[in-house]
Amino acid sequence: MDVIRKRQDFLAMRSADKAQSASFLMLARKNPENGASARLGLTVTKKLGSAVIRNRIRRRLRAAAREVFPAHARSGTDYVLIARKAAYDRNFTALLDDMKRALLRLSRNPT
RNA sequence: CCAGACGGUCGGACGGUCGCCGGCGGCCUUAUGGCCGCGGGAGGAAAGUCCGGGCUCCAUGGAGACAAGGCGCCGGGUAACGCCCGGCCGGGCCUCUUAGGGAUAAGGGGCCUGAGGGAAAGCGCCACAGAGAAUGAACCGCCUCUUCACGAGGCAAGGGUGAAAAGGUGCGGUAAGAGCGCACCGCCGGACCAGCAAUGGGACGGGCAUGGCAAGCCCCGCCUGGAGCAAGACCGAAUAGGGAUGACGCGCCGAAAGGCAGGCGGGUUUCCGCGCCGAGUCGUCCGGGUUGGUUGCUUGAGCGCGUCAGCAAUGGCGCGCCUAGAGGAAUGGCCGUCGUUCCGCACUUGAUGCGGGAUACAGAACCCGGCUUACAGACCGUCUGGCGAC
Repeated sequence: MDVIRKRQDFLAMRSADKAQSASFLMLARKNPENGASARLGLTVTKKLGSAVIRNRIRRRLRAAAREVFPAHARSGTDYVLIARKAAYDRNFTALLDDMKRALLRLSRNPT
């Protein structure tokens, strides 16, 4: 899975579609420069806790995306997850369900 | 055995499954890259960014003065330090010995602790209370004189205030008192002795107006250029600026080269020295910072063991080892088993079973040496107290 690294790509997500869930806010935007695969970016703010907590949230969201994205994400699309506090200790299967539902909702009404 | 203080060490283990980031080897590929195999992948504080360095770039070279900031008993250790070790002195607690009926005093030991140079250079401050908070003060007092006194004079023992009141106790002395005199204790100076030194001892001398605060200014001694890996180097799209060159032109001298006046360059400044500019306009050519990529980037004041020197911090020597290098940021996600510990209930009161809880603080960002702060639990050592056994 490719990763969004450049600041410009993150700033471009301001015009993206949004989907809320208990553990995160998902943004999705079709990127013409992007190739066949879907790309993932994570935003974990300092508001959520110390470095240890933020790292764990990042890893859980990345692990969940690795399971869900191949089947449900649309190719040629940039996704950004803005983490919420619940992502730290939410049951993992529930986290997977959150992500599936958000992806389905975003693919139903494309930009 | 239990509790406390201080110091030190450690700070979960194993398996399954799915992944991530470097390294090495092999194969494929024009190349970016892909696949396979082997091996590595967070901490004692990685944290706070408070000191000290390495490294890198920038700055005008040398000498001096000033400013600003920091440090401050002595000796040693160290690349260096505001750190560490040892010692000295002061303070606190405990304990022992001697003297004593006791209060207590003198001496010794242990543990903890101190921004610990200078207050008879100067300035300043010392709240409240109190008469008075410092170039010897007088409220209540005490004493003398006067017929008496609210008057004049003497005194600083007693009372009172305060964090602190001008050496303490006793005897003598006196109108009352006072180092006024004496004894002991304390204080100041101190030949000389011991020690590398801080400092300790101290013959002898002095009645002894040397209150405290320097984390208020200050004085003395020592130290210090600035910025930081987003440093810096290399490769490199577009647009401003830069360099070379030609023409015209230029404060003074000169045909020109150049020189001079003048300007700029240091935290401030003096002297000497140095560098740059010393007009600009137009044309032509060259080159090129920022996004991005590569590098810096991990072999280092390195770690482990042994040995020698040293009270120790630490150092010397020998052997062995290579131990994370990310970059919107890898070092993990999920599941299970066990350990450690606490609580409850059973009974075969234990090296038992069952159930439940807890398992911390915290995530490398150029690299080292320290300090500080956070921390579930476990272990070791020293000291102190309590209980028990001999």
